[in-house]
Amino acid sequence: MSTTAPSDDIGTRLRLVRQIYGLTQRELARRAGVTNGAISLIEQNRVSPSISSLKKILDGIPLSLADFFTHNFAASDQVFFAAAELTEIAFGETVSMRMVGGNLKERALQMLQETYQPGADTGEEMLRHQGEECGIIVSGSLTITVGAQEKTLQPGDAYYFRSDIPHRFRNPGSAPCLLISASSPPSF
Amino acid sequence: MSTTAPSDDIGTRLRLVRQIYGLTQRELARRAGVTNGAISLIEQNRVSPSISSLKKILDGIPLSLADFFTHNFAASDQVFFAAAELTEIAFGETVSMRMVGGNLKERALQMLQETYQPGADTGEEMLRHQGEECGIIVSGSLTITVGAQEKTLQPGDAYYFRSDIPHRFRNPGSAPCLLISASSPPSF
DNA sequence: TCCCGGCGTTTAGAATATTCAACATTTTTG
DNA sequence: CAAAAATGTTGAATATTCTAAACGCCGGGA
Repeated sequence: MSTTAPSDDIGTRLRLVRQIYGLTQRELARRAGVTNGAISLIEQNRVSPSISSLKKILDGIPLSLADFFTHNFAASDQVFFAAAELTEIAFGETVSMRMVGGNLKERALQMLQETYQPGADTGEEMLRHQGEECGIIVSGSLTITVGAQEKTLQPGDAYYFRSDIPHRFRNPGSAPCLLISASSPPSF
Repeated sequence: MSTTAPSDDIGTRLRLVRQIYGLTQRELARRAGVTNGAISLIEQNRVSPSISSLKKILDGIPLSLADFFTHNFAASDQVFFAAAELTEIAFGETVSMRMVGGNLKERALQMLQETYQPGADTGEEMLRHQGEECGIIVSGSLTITVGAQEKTLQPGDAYYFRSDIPHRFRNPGSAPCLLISASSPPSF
């Protein structure tokens, strides 16, 4: 039991959340069934809202009280990443990955652009870790083994499995294979 | 972004937390700098407290707003396990284990063997630290106080609680007490 | 340019939360 | 058992929040 307490500055916090969701005070007030004035006062920290009011307001976003107090919204303010900003990771000569948002904290999700050179193989001893992962083949082809199942995927094909099922990726073709994958929680 | 929202019943929730921590309305009010009447009204859901009031009250426990809204306190209310309640686990013919709180989530513990001589007492000022701990009495007996709950455990009995709830161990008997305990994260 | 619409802010009054003090009940103690 | 202490609840007075309606500001068309 030790969730790091975010700022006690409820007003700034609410304003930030509201703006992240692209809402005006009036629009949020309308959805929440409160007045825009109330939201204004709260965001200026001129009043400390009642739980019932705050809940009504968050319902209009919508966002739970738990999420409101738990999440670090300031940390998720970078939405767009230029290709050059992706973090480059290499595994040997044949496998490389480019990670989205490698600098962000408290990620619940990880997205990778993966490249498998011809002959690349994550190995006989199958990978296993917590979470789930999925992906779509962009170009080339890739043979994926998940538990007892094995299939060679072509561009446009996709996969989705629980990461604790042993899995293995191989490129049997003569061209590089490019795929986009996502996993939760991040494995590194 | 989807922490499961605990009950919106703030009053019941506050009362439960307060009682888990072994505090009276008046004692909590004194620590928090509010009146006992206010806490009474909040716990009956006759008013919806302001964030500032709720924060002051939780500071008196202490507990962060994030933890208050995030954690499921009802789920961790089983503190004592009778010997017969321990989960029996067998590995083949030769290895078996008896697991404490096998139904609880997020366990990450390290075990210790502790000996309490007759009269031993961790003291009136109750211990509080991060993490969780559990243990099984091997021989002798031990009186354990956790928040508002107190029980004298006999060999085979066990305990499991969050370490930030004030706790105290005493050996009131005439024989040494031996127990196997585990804590997380390691405190030394 | 002037007007219009939307934005966040402000103010007075209605609604709600909190305090203070007393009450009824239970628990402790001699 | 009675007295005393402690607990949670309640009513009247006070303090705070919320609403409703206005304000000032800014940007985008006629």
